[in-house]
Amino acid sequence: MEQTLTISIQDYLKNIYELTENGETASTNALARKLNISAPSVTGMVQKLASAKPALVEYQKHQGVTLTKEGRKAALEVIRHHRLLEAWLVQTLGYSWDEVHEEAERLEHVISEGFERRIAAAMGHPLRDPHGELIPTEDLKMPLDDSTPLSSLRPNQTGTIQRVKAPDPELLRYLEGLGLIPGAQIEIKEHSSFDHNLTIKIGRKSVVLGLNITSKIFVEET
Amino acid sequence: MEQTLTISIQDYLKNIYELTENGETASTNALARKLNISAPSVTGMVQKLASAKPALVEYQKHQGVTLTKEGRKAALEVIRHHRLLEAWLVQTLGYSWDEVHEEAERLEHVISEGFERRIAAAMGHPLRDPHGELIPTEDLKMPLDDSTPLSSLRPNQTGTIQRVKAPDPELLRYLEGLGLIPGAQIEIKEHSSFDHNLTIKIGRKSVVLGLNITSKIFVEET
DNA sequence: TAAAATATTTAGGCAAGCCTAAATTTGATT
DNA sequence: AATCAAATTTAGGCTTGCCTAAATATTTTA
Repeated sequence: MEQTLTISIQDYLKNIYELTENGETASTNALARKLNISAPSVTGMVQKLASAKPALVEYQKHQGVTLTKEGRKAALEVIRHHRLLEAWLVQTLGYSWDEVHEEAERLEHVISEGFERRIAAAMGHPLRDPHGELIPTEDLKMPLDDSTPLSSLRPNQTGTIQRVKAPDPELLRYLEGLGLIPGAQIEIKEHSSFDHNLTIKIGRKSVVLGLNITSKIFVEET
Repeated sequence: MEQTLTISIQDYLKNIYELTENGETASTNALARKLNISAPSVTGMVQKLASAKPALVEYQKHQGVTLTKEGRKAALEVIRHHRLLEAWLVQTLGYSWDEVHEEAERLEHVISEGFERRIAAAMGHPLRDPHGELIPTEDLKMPLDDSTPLSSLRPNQTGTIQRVKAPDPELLRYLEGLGLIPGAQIEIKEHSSFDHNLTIKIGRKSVVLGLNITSKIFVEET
């Protein structure tokens, strides 16, 4: 049961998890794009994961994949590693939130359970990573997330930024420059139903943000 | 010039470095044993490394291998990673000296130069790892080591333990239990020229150690 | 120095994971 | 419902890094 999965397989599972978080199934193409791998390669690997024992994914030709219980456990393990590592890199080595993703991406596959336990304990078992993403618990359950996309708010609504779902370092630096980081209080000033732009008040300033950004920032309404 | 070497190649180079530290060449068999890989596989990889551009090893059929300048740089980079990581794991995460090797063995291949720089700086640029092994400098030079094997000392000689060259956790725990760790003062009481046993005074106690152990402990005579 | 033992290399194969090109299935369009 | 486009799968191939069996070179020993 406790076989060690290859780095490649860990990456597939993690990315399938992310694509299926909202209950959808993950299409071959979407997975291929996300993993930066050709579609035929993805088909091949997915077939392999489906016929592994125990199966790690559920798969029907032309219908996309979802994770089995085992696959989800494995995915959550990788995600827990990733997010704990990001938190740890920021807290103990002075990384900034736009630098951690790449490093964690490589380390997540090679740290031991002992390492995981030690950094979790050293940080006092944090609940979120530096982007505000929830960290799967030690027994590999994903905590419930009650935040909503900033894009769904309308004028006069106010909220607190919970998390920013964006791996792109440049975007992260831009957002940090604006103060759009977890914990920040914001208020919606204007909404354009044509281009989906939102005008946000953050601190003393106002910014206009496109859907590309507002769909990646998740807030808790206040 | 700054190509990324595969983990496998990094392991070959590191192990060739260790086998050739004293000026010898590394035989195919010795390398195979050390890497836990079959001899034919080693021959194949060594041929590949020799014909890489730039060549990473010097190789003549049936004559073993040595590192080229480029190969040595790459090896020292891996070794620097390994030893810095060991020190880091002990100093910041509470690992004991018998636990660090395995973890560092996997992490050494995936940390970035930024990670290396940060942990080195955070520890104040340590010179030695927890086993007393010298850490290659940032510009990838191996500091001179002036220690001699404990096995070469004779009765009435005294010394300070500098380093313990042993990856075996069980042996390390045994030695730690005896107080035989870097910094410890010892005195030679007896020597048997038949079985090469040495009787050592460490603290208030005396221990008899075989060549298997005394050849792995390096001291500075005082 | 010839035979035996040991070390090393060559030959041939395999699994993992990727690729491209071509075939097929699905879904959208008319 | 026929056609076209898009998504997906099948077929076939490649590289990396490992393996075993057999051949060859070197070293040791008698």
